[in-house]
Amino acid sequence: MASSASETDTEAQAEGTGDQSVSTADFVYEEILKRIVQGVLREGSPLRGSTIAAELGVSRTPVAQAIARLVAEGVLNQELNHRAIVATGAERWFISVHEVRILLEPAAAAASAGSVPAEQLEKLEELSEAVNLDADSSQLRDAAFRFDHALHNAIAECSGNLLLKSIIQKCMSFKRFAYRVPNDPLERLTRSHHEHLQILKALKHGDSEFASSAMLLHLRSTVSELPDHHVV
Amino acid sequence: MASSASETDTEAQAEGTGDQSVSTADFVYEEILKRIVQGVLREGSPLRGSTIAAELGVSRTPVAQAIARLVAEGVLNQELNHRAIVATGAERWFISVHEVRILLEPAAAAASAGSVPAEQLEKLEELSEAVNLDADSSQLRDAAFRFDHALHNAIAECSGNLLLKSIIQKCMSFKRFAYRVPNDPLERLTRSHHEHLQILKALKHGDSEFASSAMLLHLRSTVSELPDHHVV
DNA sequence: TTCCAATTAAGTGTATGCATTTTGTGAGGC
DNA sequence: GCCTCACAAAATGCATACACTTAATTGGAA
Repeated sequence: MASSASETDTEAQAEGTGDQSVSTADFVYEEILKRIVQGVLREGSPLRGSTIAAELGVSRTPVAQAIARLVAEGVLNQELNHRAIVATGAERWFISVHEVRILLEPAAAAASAGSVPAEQLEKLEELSEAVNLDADSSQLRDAAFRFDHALHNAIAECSGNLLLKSIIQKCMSFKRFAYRVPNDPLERLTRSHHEHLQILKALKHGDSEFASSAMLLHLRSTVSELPDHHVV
Repeated sequence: MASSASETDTEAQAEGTGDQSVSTADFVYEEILKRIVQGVLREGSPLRGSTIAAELGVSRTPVAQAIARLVAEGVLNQELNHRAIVATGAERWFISVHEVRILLEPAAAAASAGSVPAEQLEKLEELSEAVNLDADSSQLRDAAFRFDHALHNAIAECSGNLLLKSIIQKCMSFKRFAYRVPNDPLERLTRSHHEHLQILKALKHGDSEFASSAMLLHLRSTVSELPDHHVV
């Protein structure tokens, strides 16, 4: 069971997330997803909850919750045997996410145009101004990341569609994993920021069509951020 | 525990689902969702897991799993207090689902055109022929329902996008709830079946564009099945 | 009377234990 | 030699128990 030799790091629940407010189930959820997209767990691999619990040094209860969530999201398939296996194509998860975003977010932006409360718009502009292109790389990336998330999440929020909102926000939450790429060209950040500003402007002016196009352009030009460029 | 006085019906876990293979967590999941879309649980209502467990006569473990899944799907929001509340707009859940389907399924159909294995196509045609328009209403509806599910799920399956697949299949699973409307005009069933046949033909011929248009038409014309016609 | 604080009640999250199902293995028969 | 059946090992799901957090109520003081 837990007598395996090479999991000294995985037990470090506290340092892994950094955030102490997340539950153990959240930690397990992220850990499993990380292993899948990193290729440690290949597609078709059966997932034994007790083993994972032992490896991570937690009980089986939060592991079961995490697996249930991953099954609900489609990353894992649950056979009739009640055993969860990694779904085929799970390591291309990020690509799937981005393709779905291309299908959904333009419509969400169109629906949100003009519907974003003034207070939220103000906050978004504040965040956009915080993206100081002269700041040092670390601060810049941090500010851009925050603005990015706030903008897309606000669009999801104001789309008026509950499922749309939750899907988009979940897609955004996955970006946290993809943000491991250290070779983030400054130029791309600048361009992306410019596109975000265009979208924000369209939201403010209530121009649905422009919001939709700007969002589509933004998402299509961000495709190259992904490891594989296999987008429809 | 289940000593409360007024829940003689809710304890009937076996009869509620009819299917004995589903887990307790699945049962609780459906029960909560049913209460939300039926308006028993209104938006903003806090969801006390222990109360639900007592009402349903099950332990808190499967309830926690069901709540985790509903939170992941966006039907429930989890506050920082770790208390789950019904998300705003949850009673319009079916409308949200249909709107998202309109955004996703045409693209999925286009991606699936020509990619559906011959074996699966055969099975779909078998199911389509089982929809005998001369049969009695009950059998007809049953066959149409099966063909409907099989077709849409096959498209989801063959889209090559894992997230797309899981979202569409989840949307289809929600149709089970909506199938309570008894006043299902036969004419609509016939039209819907015709549209399905068109889609199937496009899939077989590998005509992406036609598949996409046919799917869009199908979904738009099915809008009126919904209780409220508030589709974008 | 009103406000603040402390104690009490309720609820959530996680760990553990038990019953059931499933899988893997080995012996026996064809 | 191969297949089948049976038994054992393991894993899953659910229930209960415990620790901790959060909300509520009651008490006292201003």
